[in-house]
Amino acid sequence: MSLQLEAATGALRQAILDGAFAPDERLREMAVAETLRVSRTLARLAMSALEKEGLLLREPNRGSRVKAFSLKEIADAIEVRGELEAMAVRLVAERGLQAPGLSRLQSFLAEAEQLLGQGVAGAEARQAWVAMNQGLHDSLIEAADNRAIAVAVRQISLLPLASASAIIFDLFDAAGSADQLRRSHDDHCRLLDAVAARQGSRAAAIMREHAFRSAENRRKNLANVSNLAAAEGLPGARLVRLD
Amino acid sequence: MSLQLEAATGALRQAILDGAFAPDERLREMAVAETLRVSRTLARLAMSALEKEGLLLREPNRGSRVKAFSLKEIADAIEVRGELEAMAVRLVAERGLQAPGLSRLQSFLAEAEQLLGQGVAGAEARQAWVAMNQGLHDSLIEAADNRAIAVAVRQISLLPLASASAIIFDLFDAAGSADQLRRSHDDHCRLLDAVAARQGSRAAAIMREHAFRSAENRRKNLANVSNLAAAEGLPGARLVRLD
DNA sequence: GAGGCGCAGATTGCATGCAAGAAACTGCAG
DNA sequence: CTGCAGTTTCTTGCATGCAATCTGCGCCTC
Repeated sequence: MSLQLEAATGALRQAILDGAFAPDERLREMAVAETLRVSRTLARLAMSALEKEGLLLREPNRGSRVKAFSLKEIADAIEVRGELEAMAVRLVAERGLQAPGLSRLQSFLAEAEQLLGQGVAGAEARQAWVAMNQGLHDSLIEAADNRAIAVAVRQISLLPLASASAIIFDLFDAAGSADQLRRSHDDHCRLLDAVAARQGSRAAAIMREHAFRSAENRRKNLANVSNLAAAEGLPGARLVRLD
Repeated sequence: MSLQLEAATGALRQAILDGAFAPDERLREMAVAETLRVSRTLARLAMSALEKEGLLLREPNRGSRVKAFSLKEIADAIEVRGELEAMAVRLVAERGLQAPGLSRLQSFLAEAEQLLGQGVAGAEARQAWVAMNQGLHDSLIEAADNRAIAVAVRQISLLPLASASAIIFDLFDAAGSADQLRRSHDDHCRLLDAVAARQGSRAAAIMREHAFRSAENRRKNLANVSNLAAAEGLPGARLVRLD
């Protein structure tokens, strides 16, 4: 993808996630081109890219529509990501990880503890937590050294609210979020413990449950949040169909 | 995708899998357009599609190259597909399957037994076996009713020699193939037995091992076959790098 | 003789134009 | 007033053309 195309695709993706187009809304090339201030060709190519990412549905000779996601689809996607990550940590644990790799992973735990100590209050701390979480998950995938897993996880993470960084969503429920974060951190600790001890099956089980809880939280928080706080600009929320 | 584009993409994919272009070979739009007898635009779009499928690598301003696949990548992809299928059968088993769905699956077993009885000799019987195998695997995925799994499996199955129908590859080793087929059939039987008994964990374990053996066979047969019989037109073999 | 520079050919990236197909409108008949 | 057919308008799908970029080669310099 060339630079211009990449920019256009990114802008369109952002616009869709931000809810600039309603779910099921038909998207005309011209309208997109004018919104993005690009030519019809670039708009067309960007739409084609987002179609392959799963954000748009294309009907031959009739252009594209914005895909609406059900709660089930989102929860399913998170569980599948969890299963893939479980496989990844199993592979890492079974193969064994040298000290440098392990300490790199553990540095994420240290940062998490620091953030927890400060209470994870405020938007900045939340962002830091999200980055920490994403970094840890990415590093585990990378350590697994399995391209098929990496590709599949990246694909799933393109869906709204299905990526590891979508925990931002769950951090707005201030009441439960402290508990959720501690619980999540505990999972991460035991995960790395299992990896270090080369307990592949245990590591996989922890990861699977980690994802399962994440899917549950996402589902629950979405059902609560999406009508009231979606307007606040939580990315992707407007694509969710609550039925 | 429009009709013409789909045709062009299919033709190019076939050409690549058939080895019309060598791995790492640079692919010029003009050359592709002339080969496919289409305009440069369609060639370009088809290349872009295959890039997203993973058959081509694109470098900005420098066009595309045919991707070369290592034995590890192929074996990894099969194992990941197996893990996803394991999750699928676990879900099916845990949720339980009504009689009609179950008997639909079992009809594949009946066909397999018929084919085994005839010895699975000849190209036609092999094709029938491949179709049976693919049908069974597809039906299990479908029964899981999980879009994320279906999408991920479809994506992986686009890679050469990673799909369920790539067992065609293993059927050319006449000596071992009878045993392999019986063993595979036995897996399928126990798989459906576990599903019927709602033994999710058992079903998943069987599927995982089924895939693991499949990955091993593929790896072994490829290492043997690809230099001698690749020329015979086994699709995708020419994309494999043996080092 | 080796290495850097610049120019010409080749190749990609993007814009515009045109034709085929779908949607919408109008007019008419029932 | 409603349903339907013909026509018009709009939208997409594809081809072609042009500009920007890259590649390879020859030349010059050191």
